[in-house]
Amino acid sequence: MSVRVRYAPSPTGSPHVGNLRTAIYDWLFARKEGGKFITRLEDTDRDPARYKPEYIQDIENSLHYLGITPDEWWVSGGPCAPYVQSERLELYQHAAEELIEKGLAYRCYCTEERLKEMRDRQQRQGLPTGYDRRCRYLSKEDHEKYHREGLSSVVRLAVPTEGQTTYHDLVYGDITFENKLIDDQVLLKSNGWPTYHLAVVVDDHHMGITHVIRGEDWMPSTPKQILLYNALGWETPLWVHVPLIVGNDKKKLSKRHGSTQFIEFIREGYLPEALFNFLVLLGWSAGEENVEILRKEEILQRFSLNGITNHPAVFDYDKLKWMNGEYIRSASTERLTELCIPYMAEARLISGLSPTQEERSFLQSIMPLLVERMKVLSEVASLADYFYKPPAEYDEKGGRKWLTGQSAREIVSTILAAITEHNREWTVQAAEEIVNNLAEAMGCSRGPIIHTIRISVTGRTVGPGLFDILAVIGREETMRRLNTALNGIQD
RNA sequence: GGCGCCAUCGUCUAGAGGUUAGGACAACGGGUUUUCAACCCGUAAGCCGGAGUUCAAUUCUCCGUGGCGCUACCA
Repeated sequence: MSVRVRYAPSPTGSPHVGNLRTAIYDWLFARKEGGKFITRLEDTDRDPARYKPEYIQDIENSLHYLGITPDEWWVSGGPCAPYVQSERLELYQHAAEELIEKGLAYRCYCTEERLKEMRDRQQRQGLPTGYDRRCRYLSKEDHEKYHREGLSSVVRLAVPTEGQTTYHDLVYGDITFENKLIDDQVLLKSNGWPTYHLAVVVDDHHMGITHVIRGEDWMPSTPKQILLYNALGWETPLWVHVPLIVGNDKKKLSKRHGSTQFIEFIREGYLPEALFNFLVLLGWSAGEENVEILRKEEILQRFSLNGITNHPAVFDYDKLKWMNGEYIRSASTERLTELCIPYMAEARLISGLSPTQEERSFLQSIMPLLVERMKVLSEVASLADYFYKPPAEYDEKGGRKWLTGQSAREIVSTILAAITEHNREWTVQAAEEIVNNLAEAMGCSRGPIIHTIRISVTGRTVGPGLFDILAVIGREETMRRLNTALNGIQD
């Protein structure tokens, strides 16, 4: 049977890097096995506080960005359409009815208050919490009576009260749970919508899912779903739980650790190949080879479920940054230029998202000077601004050191004079020549001259090679900026 | 509380019943450079604890400890 795996996000949040990592595993496994990668929207939670339709766009964008377009999903359809749970409600309701008829599920009329009271009491007494199954043993007459009275009800699974449920996990091995400890799970909510457990089982079955790949936090609910498969008389898929991604405090990754939503990383300027590479490596390793920088194709070649680790992985923002820097440095200037346009436009350094040809080629020409110290694309504007406009202010320490006092005044005016005298072509070599001659004439090393010019022209103490900068900025503008610096020198 | 999972440098990980326990990020030191970055070289840093099995265990088993997850009409 050919492999079918699914990524099943819920539009109750913008997709998390952890979710996307399992989506990547899904995609890799499907590609590796010549199977299908399916994506299904699990939108059965309609609480307006959580459900936000705009997250659907985030899901689509994230998948596209990573280049792992599903073979079947709500965007392009497929043989098992619809791929949105809210459009499949009858399926779940039928399944629930069928279970009630077979006596494997039952209507429960217990109120929210009673359930809460019960839980509180259990907690106080140090007992395991769970539904006490009162409605499971209601007489037929009572059921009919409540039904006539129009009491609102949910449908619960009648979980076996003895025995064990064991399953084989492809990552974790054999896992066993005592049935008597498993709650009579709600299958259908009182509004007629399914809970996750029912919907996921029904859909995975009807969509022919062969491997359920999901986060380790789902392990405790696996036996509940297996019991459901059994009750429905369906064959279970293979289970593949993958370790959690955690923050530096080892707790489930969340906002307080830093960015967690995939689209935040897109916005910050992480390249798709860096994100793909980094995420795959959080919980998977190529084994003995143990290499770090791997392109999608190289990963695909090596990928296997066997390489998935079974312990949580701390999300290391530093390492991601390093990796992104690696990919930035290996990207072509043309591509980088295109990718940086949005950030340049946002900083108003260029006219907009569709810059003129001149703007584009200028950006491209300075890109090589920027790329060495760029870790994320969003840094580009702050790295490049002095190529576009004079410094608004000088670095405080640098200004104090190089642009203060009588000697600074002398140095700047000497430099200015030398540049004024220069009347040949203005190039990187010419700039260097001027500085060399100046150093000789002044009987000092190039250092102080270079530092003084750098701070005057860029406002910074760090950056690309000075002569490259001067060549780009041009003779006139260099002189203008030196003049401004000269006039601003305090004693 | 109950149930489940997990445990190699700070972090991601490789590893085998006998290894100088390997690599990468980060850190630190040095080189290069006009600065920063990049690059090169180097340093430091680890098998949670206790029993058992074995000639030998960090590796296998058990117990402990610790961490995490789940325990909803959320997924």
